[in-house]
Amino acid sequence: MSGAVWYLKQCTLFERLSDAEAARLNRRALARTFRRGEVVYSPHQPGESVMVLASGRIKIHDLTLEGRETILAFVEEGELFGELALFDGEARREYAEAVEPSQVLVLPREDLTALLETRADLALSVTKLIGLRRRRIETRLRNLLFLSSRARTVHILLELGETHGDRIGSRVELRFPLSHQDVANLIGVTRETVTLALGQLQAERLVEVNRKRVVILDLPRLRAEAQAPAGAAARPPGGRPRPVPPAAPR
Amino acid sequence: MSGAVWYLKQCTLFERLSDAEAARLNRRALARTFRRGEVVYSPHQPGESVMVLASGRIKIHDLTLEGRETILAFVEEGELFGELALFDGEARREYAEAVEPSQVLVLPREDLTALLETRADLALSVTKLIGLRRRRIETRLRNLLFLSSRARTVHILLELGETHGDRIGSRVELRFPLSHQDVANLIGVTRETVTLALGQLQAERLVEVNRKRVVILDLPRLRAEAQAPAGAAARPPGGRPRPVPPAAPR
DNA sequence: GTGGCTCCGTGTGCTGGCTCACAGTTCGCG
DNA sequence: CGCGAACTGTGAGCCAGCACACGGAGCCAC
Repeated sequence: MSGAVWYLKQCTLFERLSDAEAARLNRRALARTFRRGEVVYSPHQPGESVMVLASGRIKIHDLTLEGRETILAFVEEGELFGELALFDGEARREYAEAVEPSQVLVLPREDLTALLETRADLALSVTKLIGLRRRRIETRLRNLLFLSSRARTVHILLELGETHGDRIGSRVELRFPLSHQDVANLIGVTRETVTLALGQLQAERLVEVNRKRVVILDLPRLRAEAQAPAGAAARPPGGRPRPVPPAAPR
Repeated sequence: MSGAVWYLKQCTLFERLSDAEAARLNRRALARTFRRGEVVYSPHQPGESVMVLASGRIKIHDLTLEGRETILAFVEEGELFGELALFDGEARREYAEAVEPSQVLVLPREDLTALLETRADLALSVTKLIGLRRRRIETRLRNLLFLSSRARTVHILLELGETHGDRIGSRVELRFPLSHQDVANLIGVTRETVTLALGQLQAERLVEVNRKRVVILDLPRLRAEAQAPAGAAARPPGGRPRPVPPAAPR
């Protein structure tokens, strides 16, 4: 109980709740634990609740019948997820899966909407959150349409660095392990292609990847690389200055 | 004045405003008109306002330096747009361009947030709107990652049919003209590829495209086509039953 | 009506990234 | 402490969709 109240307030969204409000919401909440690999929710389930991750890590993703996967996002402790259920009971469209042992606080949709009706400031914060995530998706879409696999790799590393990295000087270390396959599923290319791209980037001393441990070595230079229309250094004089194209399935 | 109030209430979001609220908001609003091709807002401008389209049609899109375009959405009369400015003053990331002569009501961000603070029900509606559009983008992302150019063409036609089409029996007519290039920019392929795909679909009597006039002839069949893992009819026995891959840039 | 413009159709290469197929390496775990 | 599973690296061949390059057809404006 009091433990769950604690979790609620961990989430920056709810830290401004009064004790009474928190307790009230909490009374209706359900705490669940998941083991690595377990599914928190999946498509076609009605979205009857919104979740807060108390501990662990969650992957929001999507699967085709053929087994191809797209990762939409990773969720870290204290973050809200499954929030699109808020405004309608519509079915989920994606999976949420625990990639580490996780504790999740399940908030029934009605109770949360009721709360938001009375606390317009919170409603605005939630809107802000949904909007931020929408921006991120829009950026991913753009990148997918416009950039080569290499450039997309660079961009996703920068994004992950910002949202899930710890910065130390010009270095950024990702807080959790990330396989080549994960990167591939984030940017929509095959694992082999990622291996290649990361290999290059490593050779250029922009990043360091060691068995799922990813470190951006030189953030400014990597950022510059992301801006560059094609690529500056180490380009054979006769090289093509063209942009480049996207990826494909299975 | 009273004209603008009228526009405000045209927008379903605001139809529930009291006359006093509408008038108050309206006093702070600015009505602007744009000619075909004029830019309503563009990237790097601070997002200091949210807009309502009173009349005309707007294209929300994005351009690279090299001139490649992605269309994110079309806006029709009565719809809200530029709404991501709501929660922070962050710069815009995309263009809004009038594709027909248009009248736009410009609502300063502060006034709208102030209103939403007092009307929690409206705040929830706005959240809902942003969330719906986010879902749409997520679907586009999925399609881009998983589907062939043909399948993506089918999907975009279905989406446009739902959001901007008039249904008559099993037919759906798009309310505005749409060139092959437009479709290409919506799904991230070249114009030639779209010509090909639409040609096929036309040969199969699923759609009819006549000089920017797009009509879905048989909605149920087109839907079935969208579901189909590969494609049912008219497939050479030796044909490959595989999925298929995406597109590429300029 | 004739010049110009935007749109549509088609054909001919070319290539980035995919598929398939292994080999080596590290890690968790019984 | 050894074995299987998951992860990383590399290579050969293939193909969907791109780039480029026209030809013709509706459309407006003068």
